[in-house]
Amino acid sequence: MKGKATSFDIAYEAGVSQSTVSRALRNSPLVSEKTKSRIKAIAKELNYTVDKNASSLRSQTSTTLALLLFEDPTSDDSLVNPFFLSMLGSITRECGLLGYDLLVSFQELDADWHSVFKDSNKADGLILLGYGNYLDYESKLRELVNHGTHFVRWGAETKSIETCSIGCDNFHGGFQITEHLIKLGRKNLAFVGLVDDGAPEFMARYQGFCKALTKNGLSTNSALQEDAVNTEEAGFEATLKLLDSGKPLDAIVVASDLMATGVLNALENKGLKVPQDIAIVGFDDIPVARYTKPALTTCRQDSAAAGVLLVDKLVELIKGNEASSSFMKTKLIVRDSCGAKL
Amino acid sequence: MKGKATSFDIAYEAGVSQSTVSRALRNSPLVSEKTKSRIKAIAKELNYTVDKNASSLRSQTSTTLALLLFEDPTSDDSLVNPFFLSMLGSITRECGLLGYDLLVSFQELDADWHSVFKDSNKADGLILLGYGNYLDYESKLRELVNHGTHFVRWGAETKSIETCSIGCDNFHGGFQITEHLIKLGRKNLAFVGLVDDGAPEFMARYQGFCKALTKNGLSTNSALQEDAVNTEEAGFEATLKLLDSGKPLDAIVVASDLMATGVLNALENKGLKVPQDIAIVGFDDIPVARYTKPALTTCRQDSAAAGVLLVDKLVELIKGNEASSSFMKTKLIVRDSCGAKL
DNA sequence: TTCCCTTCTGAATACGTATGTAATCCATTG
DNA sequence: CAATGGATTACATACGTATTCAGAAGGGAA
Repeated sequence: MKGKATSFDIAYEAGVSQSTVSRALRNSPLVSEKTKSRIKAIAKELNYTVDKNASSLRSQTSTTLALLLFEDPTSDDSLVNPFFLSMLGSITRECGLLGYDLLVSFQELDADWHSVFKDSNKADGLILLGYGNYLDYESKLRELVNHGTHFVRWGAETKSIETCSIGCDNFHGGFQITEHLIKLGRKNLAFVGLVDDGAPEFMARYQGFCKALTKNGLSTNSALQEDAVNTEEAGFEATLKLLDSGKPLDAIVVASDLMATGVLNALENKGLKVPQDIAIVGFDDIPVARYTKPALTTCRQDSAAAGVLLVDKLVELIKGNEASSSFMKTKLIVRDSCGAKL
Repeated sequence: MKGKATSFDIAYEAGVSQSTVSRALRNSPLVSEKTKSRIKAIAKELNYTVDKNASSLRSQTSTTLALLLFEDPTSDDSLVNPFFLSMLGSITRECGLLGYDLLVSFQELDADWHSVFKDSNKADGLILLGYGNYLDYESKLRELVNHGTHFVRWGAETKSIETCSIGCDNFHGGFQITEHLIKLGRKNLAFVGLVDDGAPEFMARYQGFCKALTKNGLSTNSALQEDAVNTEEAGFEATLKLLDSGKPLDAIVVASDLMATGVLNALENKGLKVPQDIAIVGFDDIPVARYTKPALTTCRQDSAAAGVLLVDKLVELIKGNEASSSFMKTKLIVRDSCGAKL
């Protein structure tokens, strides 16, 4: 036998036709159990594996999902947002469980990724992961919808299109961590993170922050908010600006753990004690959150559950079923940076 | 136009044959520039994309690489070794740069992953990532070699087969961090990590550790070594055992940062100060290493460079060229846990 | 027996592309 | 003018599988 075995080789060995082999291996009820087991035995003996390309071409379905990771445009070239990275594990595993292959690729938000996967039949569906500029983004999502491409997204609900999104309740999460600080007696709270239409997740967290303030009789002092993109450095810089303003400040709500690490560094550089002088809370519960000094109080998004959900919903869509958006509750993780344990 | 555009549609529009379209889009010199540009324009207009499956089937090449991640059999279900995760970024990027798709999948070391990708034509080559039990592993590698499957591995060189491996100089790294501790005046050093034929990377680090001891006139006291699999918990447990032994101890060389986080926790639980009472060094420089308390002195493996190298070498192999193994120098990263900054 | 019905198998074809081989065109040359 | 040859293009086929349709074999009922 030269080269790899094909279904014809098995057919020859078994003395049947290629079509019978194909049916037998796919467990078609049209084939008798006897011939099925005979064919399967021969297939095993010949180390036969179905040719993925031929199979996909013929059946027009690839049993492959594509995971598109959008990088923060500002981030270091070698860095992947740790929060998304932690989702990768459960996505991969769930794909395996459901019999799908997973294609992973990084994409620039502004590239024409939306057209690449449309007709190439590389994948049956797309998982979109990443925060991004939603203005341009939504128009691309619309193209996908128009084209009938199946996809699911991590993130906030889109305003103008109905898509299947998995996310967490960012508003409630923002509220949760902020009220936690207030109940610990903090009165002068600041928010670090991009407050902008293009970043709805952060926006929602900010709105939760504001809600907690007003509900507890604190004024929403607009000066105590500092924009920052989602990197450690931006958190660092934003903190310096806050401190420079000279306004009273005893707590900072940071819109992501990644930024929060930068915030902690900045405060340490300035000789301020966390949480004694200033309390800090983050968002995401990325792996490093347990290890910062002090350990970061944060708002956990269950990334493992999210990954599973993304895959499951996408597969439902591919099967032609409905799949609704779903937003998970966040969980307050109390560690040392908020001062609760003082 | 119903459904997706095919090369026949373009051919019809352009008034040429399908073969000319195929050649034009692949920039064959057989097609005149004039028709080429005409065809390309039409292709663009029709939003044409080459069907991946048909193309791969015909050309018997998928321009896809498969990344196989082997989990530590003991690890938490949802956890991926952070060191390998950090390699993923550069692997993905390099694949994109070279025009390859990347298929990612988790595999149990003892499953028959080696046969799944062989003949299915899912991928042109394999990247194997993970520490593992090398006894069983090597026999599977041999099967791959016999079958002519292209693959590269991260890890130590294999003893019985010649494969293209990318790794770091674990022996030198182990030597480096150990001598660093000795030069800081530590005399009673322990090693935490699996010392076993099945884990050659850790074994090499241990041998480097021993070499540093003997070179500096310290005896290799075999009692001061404690096996531990590559998890935080195992590092924790191993440390308790070391302390229970009651032997003098002022420094621990931990074979991975992941374990080292557990070691630090254990010492803190026991009320021991790092680095004053006991100095710690780790290995890998995973992201959390900067954030532990105290920040972990460790031995950096350049995971980004490794990822690029893995992809490049694999592509060379696929092209039919030779690709040699390559072992990178490690770099000592001095932080606070070793006591150099006291 | 005949006829039909069930159960299984085979022949033929399509999926969409890439490529070896043959054909055409056009200009040049002896 | 015929022949040659270079430059393009067209034709035909193969990649390996999944599925439609048609056919064969066997059994039971009338």
